[in-house]
Amino acid sequence: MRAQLRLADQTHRADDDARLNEVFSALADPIRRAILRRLDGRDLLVSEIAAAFTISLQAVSKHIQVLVRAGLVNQERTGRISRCRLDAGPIFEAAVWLNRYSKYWQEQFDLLAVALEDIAPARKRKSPRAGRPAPRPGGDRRK
Amino acid sequence: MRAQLRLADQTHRADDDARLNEVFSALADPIRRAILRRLDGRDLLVSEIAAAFTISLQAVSKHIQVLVRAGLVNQERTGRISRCRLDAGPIFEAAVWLNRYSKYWQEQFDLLAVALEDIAPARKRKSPRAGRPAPRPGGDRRK
DNA sequence: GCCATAATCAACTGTATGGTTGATTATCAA
DNA sequence: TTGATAATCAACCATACAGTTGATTATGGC
Repeated sequence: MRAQLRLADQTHRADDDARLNEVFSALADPIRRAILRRLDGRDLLVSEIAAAFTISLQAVSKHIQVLVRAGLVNQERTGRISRCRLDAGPIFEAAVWLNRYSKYWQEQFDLLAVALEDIAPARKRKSPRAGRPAPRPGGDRRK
Repeated sequence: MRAQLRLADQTHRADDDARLNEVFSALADPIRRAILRRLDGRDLLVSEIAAAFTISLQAVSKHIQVLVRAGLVNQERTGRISRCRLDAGPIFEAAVWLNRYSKYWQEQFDLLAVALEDIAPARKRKSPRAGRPAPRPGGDRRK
């Protein structure tokens, strides 16, 4: 949760920019958003995801690849099956961007962050989600 | 800030879906994000915005039209000039979506909201931003 | 080994998008 | 009235993208 403490950081890396392109354009498709929704809380196989849609399995596979490239989904292949897992880290980065560029929302968000700092200093640091590693806002960047 | 209190609302309208398509795909372009950044805090003419970029004014005008269609920018034309103003409402809707579908971040967000409710009940209600009406999470929807 | 299954790869199609240049509209100033 | 300016419209081009169908790879069960 360190990123929450750096909300006022206005540095602008070209790296982040490229990542934001991928994340926002990944989120711009309703099918991909539906895939993310289905992956929330449980991991699924490609075929399990595809069963929910009318388009071909190949098309769904391509959508998943887009989500993987954006860092929103991790795919772990064991044998012939490929298990898909949500990674909320880049989404948090996107949310930070949304809140950062707008002074109004930044004020609100900063205020909220300070409030959390004050009344719940213990909870904000450790093991926020059971059974799954906490999403790392800047981590797992490949290439 | 009422929308923050309804984060757990899982209703899914096709209307919102179309809006999210437009908002996220508008945000997926680095030039459009740069335009929004420049519009944060001050209104600008199309030509003033275009001066900051190397692409043609026509291209910038098209980018602005995309932002207008997504509801992120309001354009008020007086005479031959056209003043562009940021509207953060749809961005808040997008942020809500980002936080809603992920249980983890929803927990964090709800916790923050409760914290705000507890320690700053007065500040959260009035005049959050000087010189400009506060963005309305659901408001200003045209058509 | 044999075959069904899970998933990706490959090639192709139609459409959307981002950019260009050139023309057009409308307004302001002289 | 004439001309410069602000902005959009229009046509065009290249590329990217979402979808299809068909082939391929690799694994698991019998």
